[in-house]
Parts: sequence; structure tokens; C-alpha cells
Amino acid sequence: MANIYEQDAERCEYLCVHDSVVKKVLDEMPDEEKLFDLAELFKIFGDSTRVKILYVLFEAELCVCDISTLLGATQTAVSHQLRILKSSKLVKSRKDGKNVFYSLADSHVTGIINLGMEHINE
Amino acid sequence: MANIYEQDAERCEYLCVHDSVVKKVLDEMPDEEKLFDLAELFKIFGDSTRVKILYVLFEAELCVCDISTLLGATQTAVSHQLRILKSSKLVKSRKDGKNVFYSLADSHVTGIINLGMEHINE
DNA sequence: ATAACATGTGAACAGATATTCATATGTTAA
DNA sequence: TTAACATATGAATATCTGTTCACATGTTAT
Repeated sequence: MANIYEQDAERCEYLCVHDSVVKKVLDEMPDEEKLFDLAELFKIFGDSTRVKILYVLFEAELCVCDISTLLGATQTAVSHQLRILKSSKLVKSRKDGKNVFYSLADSHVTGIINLGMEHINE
Repeated sequence: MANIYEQDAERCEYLCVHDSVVKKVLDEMPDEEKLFDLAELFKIFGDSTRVKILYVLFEAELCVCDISTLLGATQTAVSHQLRILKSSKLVKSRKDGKNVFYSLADSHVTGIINLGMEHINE
């Protein structure tokens, strides 16, 4: 970036709030990478198919076939989404013969979804 | 949809799990609309700019100009995102002369973000 | 060995979305 | 009133993403 003045040209030149507030905000702020990862995590929850998958796994571990049947989605679509959920460590899998059973990876999943539901139900 | 057999052609014909489990899963499952809304809510959190905005609002209410300065983003981009955050009832606004001050709308916001952070920090 | 089955995966396509640009609206100070 | 400022908004664009399709992999039963 060539020039800070050019870069900041669109913004106001001074802050409305007090310096102490600015300092506190910047102190509490996690670094860029953490914030990116956090957004990436929520992006995972931000899809109907994935939320449904997580919901059906609340009660029991299920194989890919059962999940797609319960959701009314194709096996392929579910498989793609399970891959994403697994790489984000939200679900884990266990192979048993031809089947692969998926289950929730940790308790944060239910916590996050339940809080989200609380916000919806208002 | 023409035919349920055609529709379900790709999936297995029977469920691996017991009927009692299927019944429980379907009982606990919120309806389609709720699940859609839930995914829409998390979609809001699934963007770096919006997560950053929510974070800077943890400490204090801020005007658009301050937010964009603190984030290093353009006023326009921030304004667009604030509109989305407001329509999802995650932030509220208060007008004061030329400025518009934004603040978090309710406690669910911090709860959801903190749970997300817990998951990241593992 | 071969057929039937369950799952995984890469490419392609369509739809969604975040940013930028240009401009409009509304407010304060001169 | 006019200039400067803060914010909002619509259109355009480029990027991202979820599904589908075709097919590969791996497992079980005959």
C-alpha cells in the first residue's frame, strides 16, 4: 500500500470516541488470524444442509445413507458436507464394514446451535 | 416431484438404525423454516468483517466512521455490513447529529461468539 | 470372481455474496 | 445558502460455494 493518507482518504481523520476506549477495544481484539478462523467456523453453521446434519446427529450416530434419507438430500451432497464438517472438527467418523457412522465431535456444537436457536425464538 | 421411488433412487432402501431412533430424531428436529432461519443467522457470523464489527462493539458503542477506522475497512463496506447486522437484530443504532452509533442488540451475540472462540482455541 | 452396495471425490455449473464505485441523503458549521 | 462531513444505497463485478453428475474406491455376499 503506497500511502497511508491515500489509504485512509475515505475515513474521518479523528476518532469520535476517547482514546481510552480505542485502546481497550484494540487490546481485547483477537488477532486477524483468529478472527478469520472464527468467521470460517460460523460459515460452517451457515448452511441449511449442514445444520440439519448436525441436528440429526444430536440423538445418535448415523451412517451417511441414513442421514441423507432423513434429510431428503442426495448421498453425494451429504457426503460433501460431512467432509467439510469433519475437517472443521465438528463431527467425527467411525467405519464399520460398508458403512461410515458419523457423530458430533464435541459439546460446543450443541451449545452454539442452542444459543442460535434462542436468538431465533424471540 | 414425479415419483418417490425415482426421488429416492440414490439412497439405500432401508435405514440402518432402529425405528425408535429415527422417530426420536424426527421428533426433536425443528421444522424446515426454523432450520433455515438458524442457518441464515450463522451465515451472518460467517464473515470476517462482520465478526470484527461485532468484536469492536463488545467494549463500547461506536459510530460508523470509528468502526471503519478501527477495522481498516472502507466506510461503504462497513455500512453495508451494519445494515445486514441490523436487519438480523444483532446490532442496534442510535442517531446523534451527523453520526450514527451502533451497539450490540442482545447478549446472545457475545455468547455465540465466545462459544465459537472456545472451539477455535483447542 | 463378480455383483450389489455404501461412500468418497473431482469437475462443472448456477446461485449467492462482499467489495468497490458513484452518488444520494441528511446534518452541521461558516 | 453553501461547503464540508457522516452515512446510506444501488449497480456492477469478481469471488466463493453448494449441488449435481460421472465415476472411483472399498466392502460384503453369492
